[in-house]
Order: sequence, then structure tokens, then C-alpha cells
Amino acid sequence: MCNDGAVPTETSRTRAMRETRDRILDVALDVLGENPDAGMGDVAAAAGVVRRTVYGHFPSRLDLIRTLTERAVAEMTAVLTGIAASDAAADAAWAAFVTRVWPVAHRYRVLLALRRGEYGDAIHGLLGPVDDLLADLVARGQESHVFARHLPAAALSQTAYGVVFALADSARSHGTPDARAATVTTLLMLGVPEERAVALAPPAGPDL
Amino acid sequence: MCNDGAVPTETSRTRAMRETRDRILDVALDVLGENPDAGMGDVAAAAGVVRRTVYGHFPSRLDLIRTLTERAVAEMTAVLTGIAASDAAADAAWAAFVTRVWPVAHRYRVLLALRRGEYGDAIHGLLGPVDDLLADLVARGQESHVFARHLPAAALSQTAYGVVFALADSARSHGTPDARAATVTTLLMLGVPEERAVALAPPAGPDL
DNA sequence: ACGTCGTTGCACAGCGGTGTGCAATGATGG
DNA sequence: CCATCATTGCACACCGCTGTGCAACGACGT
Repeated sequence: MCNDGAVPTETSRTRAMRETRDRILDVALDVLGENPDAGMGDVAAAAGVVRRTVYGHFPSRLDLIRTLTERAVAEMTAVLTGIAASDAAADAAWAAFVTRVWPVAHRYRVLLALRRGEYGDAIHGLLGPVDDLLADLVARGQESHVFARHLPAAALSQTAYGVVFALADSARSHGTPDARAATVTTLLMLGVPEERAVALAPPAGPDL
Repeated sequence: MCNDGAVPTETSRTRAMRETRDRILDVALDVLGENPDAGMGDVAAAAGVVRRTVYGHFPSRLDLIRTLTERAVAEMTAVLTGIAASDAAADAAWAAFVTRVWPVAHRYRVLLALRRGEYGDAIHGLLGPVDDLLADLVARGQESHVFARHLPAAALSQTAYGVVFALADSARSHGTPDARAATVTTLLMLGVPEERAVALAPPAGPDL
């Protein structure tokens, strides 16, 4: 009993357990990313543990997905709040957002598939705040006449958001698109003129 | 025995059978559109028929999906070949395509969800020709400097295609976007300047 | 009137995934 | 050295869906 602070005792046992838990989560992103219908057994096998162990950390499949989603929401909001706080123009802010979210979007692309079907409601609720932040950013751009108004901010932000994930996904299969292409494409559909879109996009962009 | 021509005898029995078959197909589009994981039982119930009857028309679930896909491919190619044949500019052709495909896309939006997961390969093969036609149209536009080149034609066409479906889907839930909005949005992301995109889009567009 | 045939309602077996229970194992901490 | 505990490797029941078999029923065609 030597735990004075709030640190919950990092013994070697606790650490090993946390590592297993994290490995399960990491590997679950990959496995479910390739096949959203993969079962707990597939995740366990990919993580090098037995199915029973996974249930030891996550009582139900929904718990696993929820934890994954919470992780994603945390990373997304971290990126978004940092950018929304800046007083840059909306198009520049969007470009920065896509660039910084590109690697993250690739990892969490599964959430877009998981959003429909079986866990839709649970995930949708957790992803709500992120959606709102995006809609606000786009709405700001529309009000300052930087973005076009051919669609309401909510629909436009969701569509552009979806395109980023779709491109990240196709990058995994065919390897062509990179962060720069995703930035240009989404800026274009937001109504930014091509010249400025190209100027705002990151120079070369590592494709993963 | 009074069947002289190639018409396969349209007795009242044959017609009734064809009607149930068509009703199953129609209703399957709706049911699977709302939940791609719906089972044969759900489809049967929605069609006012017993599960066993569905298996009478479609020996397996895959047969149902395949028939649905073949239907979709037929309608899509009908629209596409008619447009690709015209000598209009690529952006005008794309605008015409989106306008005419908009109602169809709404009905067959499920195919985009079904494409990943479980039946992906089977559907992907059938949808291949449509993909090629779209890629050709976009490539033509890129060569004539009507569309931007921020993405290869294959990726760009697929993304724009996906956006049409995504907008048709969100139209079902929120009711806001219409064919005009979809046309403008996709033209923008193809690199068409906003002014021309708006000019090419259909005037008012029925939102369903 | 009688046979055909689509439909029905039930039965069944099979499969795969979920979630749980429990004894055994082995490493860690006291 | 001993107790704890995460992990393991089975076991099991439960569920839902698929696909099939078969005996009715009933409408339609001849």
C-alpha cells in the first residue's frame, strides 16, 4: 500500500494487463477495418489471445466498439478544437483539419461502416459532438462567404467528412490518394475555387 | 398450347407469380436499404409473404442480391450509355447523368453498403462495367481540361459517384438535398468552377 | 370435375457468433 | 513460499439466420 497519489498503481501486472487491453483495441481497429462483421474470435486471434480473454476486458462486443469509438472521438475532438480555436479563415482551417485528421481517419475508417447497421445508434450518439464541430466550421465558412451554400452546413460537412474517409479507404486499397488530394477534393466540393484550394493544400503529403 | 410467338405465356397464374416476384424484389430494396443486414424473413414479411415463398423464387440470399444488382446495373448502364453516346462536354454530360440517375440512386443506395461485407466480390464484379463507364466519362473530362486532375479518373469518379449516393441517402433521412444540390456538389469536386456548375445544374429538381 | 402448381405453415438440421462457467496454469507480488 | 490474479482451454446454452423437406390448401387452367 504505497499509492499516495491518484496514479492507480502501475505494477508490472497492471502494465501487462493494460498492454493486452491496448493491443486488443489496436488490433480490433485493423480487423474490423478490413471486415466490420468480424467476430470476437477474429479480434482475439489477431491479438494473439484467446476469445475468453477479450471478454475479460470487454464484457460484450458493444463495449469493445464503444471503447473504440470513444477513443476516436477523443482524437478527433483534440484535432478539431485546436483548429476551431484559431482565427484562421474557414478554408484554411478546413485544410489544416484534413491534413491533421488524415492519418487518424485512416485508422478509424471502420466507424463509418459501423455507423450503419447494428450499432448505428450507439456510435451515432458518441460521434454527435464531432459532427457538430464540423458543421459549425462549415457554417462559419458559409457565413463568411468562403464556402458555397449549395447545401446546408450539416449535410455539406457530413458529405465532405465522408469523402475524407472514402479517400483514406481507397488509399489503403489502391495507394493513390494522399492527404493533399483529399484536401483539394474536399475544398473544391465546399465551393473553394481551384486555385486557392491548391494553394491551401499541404505540399507533398505522406500517403499514410 | 396457343403460344405462337416468343412471349412466354402470360396466363393469370404466370402473372400472379411474376407480381409476387417483383413485389419481393421491390420490397427487398426498401428493407435492405434501411438495414443491409436484414434477413430473408424480414423481406418476406414486408412483401406480405412467407419466408418459404421467397426461397421458392430465389434459392439463396445471394441470388436475391444478385438479381437486385443486375437490375440496378441494367438501369444504370441504360442511363449511362445514352449519355456517353452524346457528344456534349464532359461536365454537361455529368450533370445530365446525375439528374437522370438521381431517382435510381435513391432506390439502389443499398448496393453501396452491400458492396463491402459478405457479398462484396459478387456485387463488385457486376458493378464493374458501370464503374468503367463512369471512369471513362471522367477521364474524358480530364483530358479535355474540363475536370481537374487532383485525383486519377478512377478514384475521382468513384468518389463523386459515392457522393451522389450519400446525398440521396441523406435526402431520405433529412429531406434537404435534391438533384440540383447533388449535381452542383459533384461538379464542384470534379473541378468545375462554381459559376458553370450552377449553370449546368437542373433548375429546381424534384427532391425524390 | 380434376390435375397442376404457387403458396402456406410447419418441421428440421446446420452453422456461426455471443456470452458464461469453471478448473488448470503460470507468472507476479508479498 | 504462498496467495493473487490474468490468462488459458475447454465446456455449455442461447440465439438468429439459412436452407430444405413435406403435407396440406386453394385458385386457376383444361
